[in-house]
Amino acid sequence: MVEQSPLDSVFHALADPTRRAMLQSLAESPYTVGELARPFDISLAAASKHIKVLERAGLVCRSIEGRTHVCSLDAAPMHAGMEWIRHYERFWNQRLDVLHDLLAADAAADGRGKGSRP
Amino acid sequence: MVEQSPLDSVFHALADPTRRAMLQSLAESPYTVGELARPFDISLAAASKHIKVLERAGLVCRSIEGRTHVCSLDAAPMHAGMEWIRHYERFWNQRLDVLHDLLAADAAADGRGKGSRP
DNA sequence: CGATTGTTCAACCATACGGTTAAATAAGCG
DNA sequence: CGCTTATTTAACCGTATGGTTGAACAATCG
Repeated sequence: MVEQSPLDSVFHALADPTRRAMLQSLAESPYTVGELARPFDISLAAASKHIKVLERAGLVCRSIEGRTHVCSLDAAPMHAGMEWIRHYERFWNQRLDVLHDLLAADAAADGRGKGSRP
Repeated sequence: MVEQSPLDSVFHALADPTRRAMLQSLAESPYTVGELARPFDISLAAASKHIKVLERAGLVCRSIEGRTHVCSLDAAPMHAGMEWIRHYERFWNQRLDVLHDLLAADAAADGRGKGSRP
């Protein structure tokens, strides 16, 4: 990937369930690489790669303490992602409105119509 | 990708700038495949693939009208993505608070200290 | 020092991605 | 019917992804 926009790397990082779960762990507290890897049935090397993807997206930063690498969450880059999505909020609200209208019309029809209420 | 969670496909769809731009076009109005492809320097086949990724994520739905395929936005699946991210909102707010505190402390130091104000 | 622990690096593998071109399909037009 | 237009499919290419294993590198411990 050429990764022009930071959104590219953020959304790409979030597109993997293992990485999302790692972020969820980090929301609780910082963890070492080993601790982050433990819940998953993957090798340490694989976990290391996932963490590197999260780092590249700026979602995780690492502080090397002795021989352990402590990873901590930096949610800031998610903000841009949320802002991007937020521009589309009106569309699903609109859709909910339509649904609401449909339900209302349905209820009205039920009330007026054959009276299927118990 | 095995694509277990809908979040996987949504975030994956959003991770590509071409696809995000397509969604932005569709926010304006529905467009045919050809119209969606035109702004980009890619083949129609490539555009078709992008649109299929968006469809798989449920972000675009297609109505075949004669020989043209009209694509329209369905932003609903973004909602889940935004909700997921929203759980981390407190972290960047917290970070902003820290920044705010730092700025405040700095300003106080400036006021008390060497008086660098003009 | 040597052994152990935590992590990365390197090589490799299978599959997916994003792109191409060329051919196939589908629908409107003369 | 044939020609054109709109789109997909198929085959392919180079690179990236997610995974493995085994070796290498650091740092701590005895």
